[in-house]
Amino acid sequence: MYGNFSAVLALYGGSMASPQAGAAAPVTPTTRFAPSPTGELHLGNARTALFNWLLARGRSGRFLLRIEDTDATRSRTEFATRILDDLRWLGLDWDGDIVVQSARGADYATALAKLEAAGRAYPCYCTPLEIEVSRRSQLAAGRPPRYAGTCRELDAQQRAARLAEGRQPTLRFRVPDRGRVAFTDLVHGDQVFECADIGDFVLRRADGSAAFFFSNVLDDADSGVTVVLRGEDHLSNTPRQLLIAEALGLRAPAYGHLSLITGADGSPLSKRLGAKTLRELRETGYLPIALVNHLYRLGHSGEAEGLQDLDALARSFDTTRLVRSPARFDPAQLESWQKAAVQALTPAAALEWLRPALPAGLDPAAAQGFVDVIRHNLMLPAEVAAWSAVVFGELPPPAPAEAALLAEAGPAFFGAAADALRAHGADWKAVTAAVAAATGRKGPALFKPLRLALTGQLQGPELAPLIVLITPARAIARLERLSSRAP
RNA sequence: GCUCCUUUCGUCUAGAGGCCCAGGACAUAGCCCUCUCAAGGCUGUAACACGGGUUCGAAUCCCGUAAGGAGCGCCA
Repeated sequence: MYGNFSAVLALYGGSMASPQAGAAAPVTPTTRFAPSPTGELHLGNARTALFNWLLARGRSGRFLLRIEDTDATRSRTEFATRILDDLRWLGLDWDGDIVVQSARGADYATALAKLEAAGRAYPCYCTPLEIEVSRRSQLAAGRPPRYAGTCRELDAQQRAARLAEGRQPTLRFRVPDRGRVAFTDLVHGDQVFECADIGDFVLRRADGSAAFFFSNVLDDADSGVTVVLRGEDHLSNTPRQLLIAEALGLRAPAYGHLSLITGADGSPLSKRLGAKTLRELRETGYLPIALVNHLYRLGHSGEAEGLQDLDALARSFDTTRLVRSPARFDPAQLESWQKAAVQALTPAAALEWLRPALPAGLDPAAAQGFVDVIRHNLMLPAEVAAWSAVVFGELPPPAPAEAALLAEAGPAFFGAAADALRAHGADWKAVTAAVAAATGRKGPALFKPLRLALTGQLQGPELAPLIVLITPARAIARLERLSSRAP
């Protein structure tokens, strides 16, 4: 069931765990999200976080957060802050204290020393340059670029000599020469890797800091993490982590490797292909619930129909419904969820959502009224500006096609409309009845020119509530301009 | 180069040998509703990468090929 259990079996020549594909995750799982603060959250990261959260929350488990900042040169606290903000914005909360790897040096040192004492790891004095040269020549010779084992069997004297040369050693894990590592991936089923295919890898860098493979495993074990859903790029490195866990006598979590999210052309998400960060999506006005619903269905086949809240998604989330193949990000799909999310907003929430895009100085009642009328025709706050102009500002001059339509209706029509508005005010039903009676027009022939004259557009929200917002006086002014009585 | 992962409508996916001449959602086309748009309802177009097997029968199992992706880092 747990990765290192079957790994141990395989290492010592035992039979593999029975090949039950799609092993179930523990009943009450402890999951985690462990970003490195070297950039902002994007769709892929966010989905990983979401899935781990969903799995934990759906089964009364725990969801932990860990900041993997072992790369001191690339990590920045401001990124960590933003990641936290993004998670909160999505609605993902975490249990307990956030573990920060840069504060765990002492624990790492202890475990590392244990591995070295047990002969499971050894100091390596090769320089980055030497490693690189070795890699290149192996690649050129058509061989896998693996650590050559130069420092594997050094005796004390040889080590002292290299130290004397001023070389700062790394600590490498001694991968067994033979045997294999087997585990059952939550998504991809049974996996088997030959130890011979795995080169000795670095556990501790020359500067003394712990490397990813190591700190990641140790932290998961120390935090009691039982299930890890992570990107598929980690799949073929999982054996290394299982080996470390086994050497340390730790229980490794069950791993599930999520297929990658790719761009529309199937290539990995890149900046060019619209790999928007969560912050960008948030700032353009995407609603978190829209994002969450879209992400839920990228790489997971949902029972859930329609827009669901996080709790409902958590109840239906199931690791056995995780999809193996990569998913392409389709903006149209996100937009569809965004529209649904906008429709589902309460009036107060809609006001809150649109507030940054509203004209300054509106009193609360006017703002709410405006939002109530236009919100069903919007997908993003940026679209508010056009309606602000219609309701509070000046109409742009009509385009040729629109001008033609206005000319077709004729000055007399707009004169009659202005009269009707003067007589009936904002009672739109009475106004249109009067215009119909005066001009003989009805249906589209009546409404199209009116809508165009009043809003400058051929489509939009219902005119009845719109006319209240525009106010009869301003509406009359717009009509007068088109009537024969215009000055 | 070696190892690993993946391949069903344009997109997300259902499908674990007969229930599938392949279902749903988004997108798209048309119709209804409607002054318009949005929303809603109805209908349509559209897919099992390719080639071999196994089987009475394969989208589903096996082998191969092709294509895409990942890993082999003192990056995570």
